[in-house]
Amino acid sequence: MSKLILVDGNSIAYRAFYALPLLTNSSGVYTNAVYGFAMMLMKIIEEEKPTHMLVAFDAGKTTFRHESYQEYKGTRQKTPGELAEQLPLVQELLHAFQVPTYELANYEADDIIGTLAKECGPQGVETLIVSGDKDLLQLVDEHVELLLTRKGVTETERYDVQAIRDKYGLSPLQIIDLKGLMGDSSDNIPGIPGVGEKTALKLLAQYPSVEEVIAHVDELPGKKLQEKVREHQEQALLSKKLATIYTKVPLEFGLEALQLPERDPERIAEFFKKMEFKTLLSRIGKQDQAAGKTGQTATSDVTVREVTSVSELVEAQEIFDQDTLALFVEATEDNPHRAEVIGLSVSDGETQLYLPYSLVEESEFVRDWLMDPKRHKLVYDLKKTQIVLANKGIEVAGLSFDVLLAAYLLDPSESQMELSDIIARYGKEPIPSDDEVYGKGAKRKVPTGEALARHLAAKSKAIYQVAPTLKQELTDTDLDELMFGLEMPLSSVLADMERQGVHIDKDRLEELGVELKHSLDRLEQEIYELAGTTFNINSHKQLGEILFDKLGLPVLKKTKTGYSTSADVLEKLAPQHEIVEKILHYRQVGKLYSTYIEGLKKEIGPDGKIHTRFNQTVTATGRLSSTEPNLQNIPIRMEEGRRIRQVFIPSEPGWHILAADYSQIELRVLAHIAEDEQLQKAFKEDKDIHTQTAMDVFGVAEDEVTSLMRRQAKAVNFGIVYGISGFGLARGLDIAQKEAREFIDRYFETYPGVKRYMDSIVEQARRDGYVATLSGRRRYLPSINAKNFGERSFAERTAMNTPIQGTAADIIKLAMVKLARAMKERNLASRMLLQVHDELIFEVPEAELEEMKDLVVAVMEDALPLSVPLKVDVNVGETWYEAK
DNA sequence: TCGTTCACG
DNA sequence: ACGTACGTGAACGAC
Repeated sequence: MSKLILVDGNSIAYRAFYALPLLTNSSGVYTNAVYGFAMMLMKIIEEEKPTHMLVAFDAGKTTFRHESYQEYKGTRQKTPGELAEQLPLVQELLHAFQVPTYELANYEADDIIGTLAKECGPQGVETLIVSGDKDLLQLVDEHVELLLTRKGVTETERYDVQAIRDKYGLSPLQIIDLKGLMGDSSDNIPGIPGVGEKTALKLLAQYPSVEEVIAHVDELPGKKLQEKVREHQEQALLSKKLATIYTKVPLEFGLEALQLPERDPERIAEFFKKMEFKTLLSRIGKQDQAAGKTGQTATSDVTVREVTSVSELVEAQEIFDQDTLALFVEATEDNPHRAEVIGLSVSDGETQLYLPYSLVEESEFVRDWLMDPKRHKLVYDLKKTQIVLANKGIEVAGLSFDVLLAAYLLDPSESQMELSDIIARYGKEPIPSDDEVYGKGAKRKVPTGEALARHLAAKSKAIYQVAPTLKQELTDTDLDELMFGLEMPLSSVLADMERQGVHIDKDRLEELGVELKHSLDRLEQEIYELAGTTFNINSHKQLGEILFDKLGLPVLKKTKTGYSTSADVLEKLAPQHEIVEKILHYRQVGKLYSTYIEGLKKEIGPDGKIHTRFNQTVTATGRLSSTEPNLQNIPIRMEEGRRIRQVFIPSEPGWHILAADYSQIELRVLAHIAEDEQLQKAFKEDKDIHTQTAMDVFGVAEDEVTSLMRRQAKAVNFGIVYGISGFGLARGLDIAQKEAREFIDRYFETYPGVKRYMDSIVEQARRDGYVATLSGRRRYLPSINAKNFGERSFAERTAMNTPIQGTAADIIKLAMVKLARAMKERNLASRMLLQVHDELIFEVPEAELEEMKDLVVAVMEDALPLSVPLKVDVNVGETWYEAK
């Protein structure tokens, strides 16, 4: 059967352009739109396997629509030059893929697509339209579906008739009426002023078309609305006409002309090479080889010498004479605390050696080389390398560059951090990914012999080749200090913390588990009784049916998949039925039991300790994250959960847990970078900041601040740090949006410096494409100029929040590095165990308690001097629970 | 594998 | 009128 794909070329090019940062290739040609277009094209062809295809473009400036409405698309900004110059390249791309393209004077791409869709559908051709423009929803019917780009280029949403009905409650053709009523600012279609999507949908639910709405104008709710409709009815009808896609374009070709020939990889490769699209190039190669049944990225040009005996090693050992080698240590699993070392490879860029670990054990020479600080090693994942070797008694030294950390600093938003991805991103010769070689999930199996040696050799060679590029990039973007002065030393500190681990009181954990289990069983029975039936309380679906269908409670909020049963909804429903409170409590206890009791139990090692992993290359802001288990979200807010902290105890008898936390670090950072005198004053005088904000915002004296006022001021302070919005604050405080906006206005009047900062940081993000922390850590914000409101607003809030959250992260990281050094210098036995974003946890022998308290406070407070003081509180106890 | 919920800062 | 609070990870059910 035939399958036709129709692509709205301009729309996809626009999407690609705004979704990706302004890339250029080495000759200075902008390529981001072409790149995005290519990604989308490859994905569509791969996933949909069309037999026929056409990419339609808009031709020229005017269309037949301008005859009836001259201002059509009048507000649209001119295509930016950086995009315009890429459009011919997009054409070239399509030629390389041998995909037909078409444009016709006087018509838009929509019209061409519409005509073909309506013509081919009835012939039994399955048709899929690809666009970023919701207007095309009107073309959907039983033969035609629409793939709408959502975020980026490759994230899409698929619409058929039912999906449109589910989302809008409209038939595809009513999309035109929707636009007639609400207009479309991007096309300068007026609609009826004051009518937006919400009102329009409400109207269409009752009167199915613009004409019907006009005919029943007297029955519409609200005098104002009636007036508006009467006054602008002509305009609404015109808008509808403009929004209607013309499906009778005189085309001189039929379906046959759109047949997709078998693709020509060489032609495509040639184009990608010219554009310098290394990743895509390797993907083409991969697919072709897959067809040729090897299924793997080629590594044929890597030469590797597999060394299996000491005598062979002696022959090969001269490579170790060099100052700098790349080193890759392979382990049996991701988690270094449970992993065994398999073997290692080294590379000088030309020669690669592979040594199985058994040989490393035998060879004192290699162990000495590993521990020699003067022998520089370039690695991927310094922390893991250090941990797996340390577990073998090898204190590796001379790790002088980490490719993983470098790639993270250069773009912390990038989620693909595997070595093969980094290599591809920086245009080096591709290597296979671990998944390709080892297999995925349950099928993962590390090969032996030749295949393993080759893969590891490819990795160390890749490290050797990409390291200089990354180093240069770090220097060029002023990130080198952050790399060598902060993240690399921190990696070692984290390695020690992880290896040290936290001791767990198993008996107490067991005890708490039994207690919670009883509580859970009791609640379960009570809920079944109140519901009159048994069901799975953990299933949102079943719970929703009980609450809203069976018990008839009002539906306050819905999710994509059904009723929302989240805590904030349930709290509102609690007064209406006693079951609700039980469910809330059941959820709370259930969470404690499964995540914290059972979850932690699973992670206790043979040494009675938990060794979390602090991930240094995950967050976009520079914070750490913690996994297996996550020890950064152990309960504290509710007493019932807080008791979990009783199981975290010192690993030596007579020692203590010491916890030190920064007080209000983010607001202090804000006071500093915003240079707001009023806010700085509050901190210099060490005021309770939420009370102070309440006094300033409400204009009352300290003793007049009510607890409500303080609570609201606190929420405003939170909101400010998150990148304030009226809606967000309204939700946080459960008040009207208007009221929330007034709070914000008053806040900005009180702290004008903060207002100036918020404006200027967004402005700066628009100009530079990124924001930075106080130490220069960057985060790129490509959607800051997006057309889509939601996407753009998100980027704006991120621009406001990231320098604050990120600077706080810089500060505590710096404190950790300095503290680790100071503790070593003073020969202290105390150990740093955990970091939880604004606090550090230690275990400390009795004799060191006083010294440690002073030292920790001093180093943390002075880690990075600001224009306001940093304040650190310390607490000591026999468990983490008591150190509060 | 995705969506929802909820634990933390 | 638009549609969100910032940053994470784990468990669970549904598909």
